[in-house]
Amino acid sequence: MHSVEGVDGPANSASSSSASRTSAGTLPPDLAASTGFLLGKVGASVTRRLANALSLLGLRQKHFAVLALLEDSGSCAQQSVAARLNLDPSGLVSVIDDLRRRGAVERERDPEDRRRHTVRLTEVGRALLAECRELVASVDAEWLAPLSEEQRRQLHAILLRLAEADPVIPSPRIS
Amino acid sequence: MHSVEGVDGPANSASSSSASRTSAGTLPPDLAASTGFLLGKVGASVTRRLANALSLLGLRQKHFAVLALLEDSGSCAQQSVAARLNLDPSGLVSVIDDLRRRGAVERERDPEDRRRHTVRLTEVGRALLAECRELVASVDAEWLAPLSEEQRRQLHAILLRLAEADPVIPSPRIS
DNA sequence: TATTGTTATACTCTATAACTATA
DNA sequence: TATAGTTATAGAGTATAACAATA
Repeated sequence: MHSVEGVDGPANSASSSSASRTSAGTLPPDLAASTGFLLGKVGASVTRRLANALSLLGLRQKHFAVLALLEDSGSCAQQSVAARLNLDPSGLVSVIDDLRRRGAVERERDPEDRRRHTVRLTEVGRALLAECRELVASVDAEWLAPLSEEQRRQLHAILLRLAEADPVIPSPRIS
Repeated sequence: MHSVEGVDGPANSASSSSASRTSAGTLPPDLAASTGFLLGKVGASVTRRLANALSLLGLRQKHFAVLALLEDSGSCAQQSVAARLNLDPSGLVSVIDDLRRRGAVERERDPEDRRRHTVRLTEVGRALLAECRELVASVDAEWLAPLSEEQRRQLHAILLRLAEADPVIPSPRIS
């Protein structure tokens, strides 16, 4: 018994009568029983899809996040961008460099405190953000397809709740 | 505005009326609007918690997964373990080595095909798995706390559905 | 020649910390 | 001395490919 994989024979579009052997169906009970384990797996998969889609624009999630933040809150010192997105200031540098190279953001020194670099979204950046938004929405639509309308609403509400309660643990290892 | 973190003050159990500013509350609308983005973030956070908990046993998720699989399906050739868990055979080696060093699994050559190494769970491994299970359950209970009983059921059902539909995209880059 | 398991290599991502320029 | 930003370095994690033993 070597090949359980129909590989590319997806003839049966059937959902899941009994033991349909889509790869995930083989998860041992202990793993399928843990909501956290499942969430981690599905989350990683979705993140991969998102990354893949954004790569079409030559961007990664961080770029999207920065663009979205800047549109939301206008000009920002780099430090506060990092703080609000819970990511390392050092890691932010290359992201902003990338965006600047594409003309998506502009950077100027803050006259009041010349140590600060204020970052601002340009029109190009706004347009780029719009592209991202569209792309992300289409990715969401794709992987959410197996769910009912109601389930999608439930999931979104649940995730908002969880994100809200989470200290977000950006990178510093926990306890 | 440095501290937006109410940290553990989840006083308002309200769903999402306006702009409650727990760290995640600062997420720009575009990000909070994407279920995928949220799922990725929350998934990463949970994965971190899980990893942190399992590290108390000196294990990682992969170890847990292998133990769970072996209990579920008995002896297995390494290759089929890798296949069923959708992970790289080469990456599996060190995991099984670790488990073997702790006496959690035993490995013998398959007499019928001496290329195969059959892996089997020991009593020690069964006990270790039980510890993992308990640990994982407690982590789940912790981060699921903000949700109602019904929401937890909803989330689990939704994740199972999504995992089922996902080709699981283990590592090979998509498309 | 194909397959199982293993080892070794390279690549990505991220975290730490060292450095500069301002204050 | 402390802070904003930057650069450089090291580490974990993972994927690829080369390898040995067996079929």
